[in-house]
Amino acid sequence: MHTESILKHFSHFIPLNKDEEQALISRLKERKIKRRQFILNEGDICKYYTFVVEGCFKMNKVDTNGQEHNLQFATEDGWISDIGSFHSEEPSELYIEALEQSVILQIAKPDLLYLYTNYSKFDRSFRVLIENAFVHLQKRVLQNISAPAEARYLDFLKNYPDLFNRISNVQIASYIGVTPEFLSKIRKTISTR
Amino acid sequence: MHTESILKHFSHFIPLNKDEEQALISRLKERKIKRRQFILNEGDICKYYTFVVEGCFKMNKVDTNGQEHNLQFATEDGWISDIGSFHSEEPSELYIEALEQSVILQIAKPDLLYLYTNYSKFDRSFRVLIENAFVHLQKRVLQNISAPAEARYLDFLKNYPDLFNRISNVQIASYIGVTPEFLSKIRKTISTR
DNA sequence: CCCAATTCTTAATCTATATTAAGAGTCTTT
DNA sequence: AAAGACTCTTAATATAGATTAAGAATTGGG
Repeated sequence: MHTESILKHFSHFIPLNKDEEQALISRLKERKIKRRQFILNEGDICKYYTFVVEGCFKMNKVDTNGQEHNLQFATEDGWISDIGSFHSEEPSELYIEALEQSVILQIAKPDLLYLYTNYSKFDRSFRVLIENAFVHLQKRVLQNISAPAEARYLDFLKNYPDLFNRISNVQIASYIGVTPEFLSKIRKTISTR
Repeated sequence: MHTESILKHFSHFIPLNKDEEQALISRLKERKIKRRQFILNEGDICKYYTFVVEGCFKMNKVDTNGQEHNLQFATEDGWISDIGSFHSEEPSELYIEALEQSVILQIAKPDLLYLYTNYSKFDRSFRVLIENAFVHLQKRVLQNISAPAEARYLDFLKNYPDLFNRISNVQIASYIGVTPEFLSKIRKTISTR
């Protein structure tokens, strides 16, 4: 199992001792996911926190017109899951789909609760994890309500320099909230300047 | 000190025992805040998590054109703080301002860290707290990138039925990301339908 | 209770972004 | 290598939302 990256990941927050490492590892399930395979479908209950060892995912919503809206990407060392559905155990409105062939580590809810209850360090690690994600998301909301599309695109390039030549512009457009056609226009304006 | 509401608030997540309650209460500072008074200014480091006992606050950013963009409101039993600045101890880009005369309870970072270290239940309570806030924020991002202004306004009314006749439309417009003039137009369209 | 400040609305004009459509370029799969 | 499916671009037209300006309504501080 590919556990090296996730252990390193946790040690960046609060180092785990051998006991805690073992408790974590023994509850992870490794899966190989093909490009275009879904690990969460609308209507499903999100049963796992997913850590990406290798590859790339998007989480999105499909609206009533069939249009996709990308909420989040995740690549190596990133987490992806519908936290709302995971905790409420209600059906998700979101999809999570692999954009590349990928390897993931998943932890199921009962296992995570076991870790929370028996090793309080995980309460802390996941608190810090979510705090960081929250701060990131808050910046995005601020941009969405205050900055025009070009600024949002430039910000995307700055925040995800590794992603922009790895995923299609269609995916980026859907993330920053514009049509692919308009993103194309933005890109032209930027390049001829 | 007005501690009843905050103790009730925590008991909704995970009940605290008397020892934990005492540890929390002894670290809270109560303040009375006047309408239009700021409890966080741009450039300041956010030193407190703030719990609202009574009253109403907004957290916003002022852009380079002097325009305000509301990121969050908080009323009774709500929390408000710039979590990013609080944790990084870097200057905030945000303001937090009272929209009404208010009473708040504040906990400073060293005190919160003390609680985290000595009573692991707080790690958990704040994890759950932030998880909820994260889920809420994620829904808002989704709306921002996918729904037009009218839908965002209707959603605001649904999510904050207590706020809509308590704060001005200028504040609401700034929250959903439109000008007050356009919000006025939206309101007319809705009412004549 | 009054004055000043703020808030809400309306309307005209302007701008950012969406929609539609079409064609060229680029991967995948066979 | 060909076929088909995506992807990116361009351009014309349409629409959502911004800006400016002005007047009416409401609110809050003294």
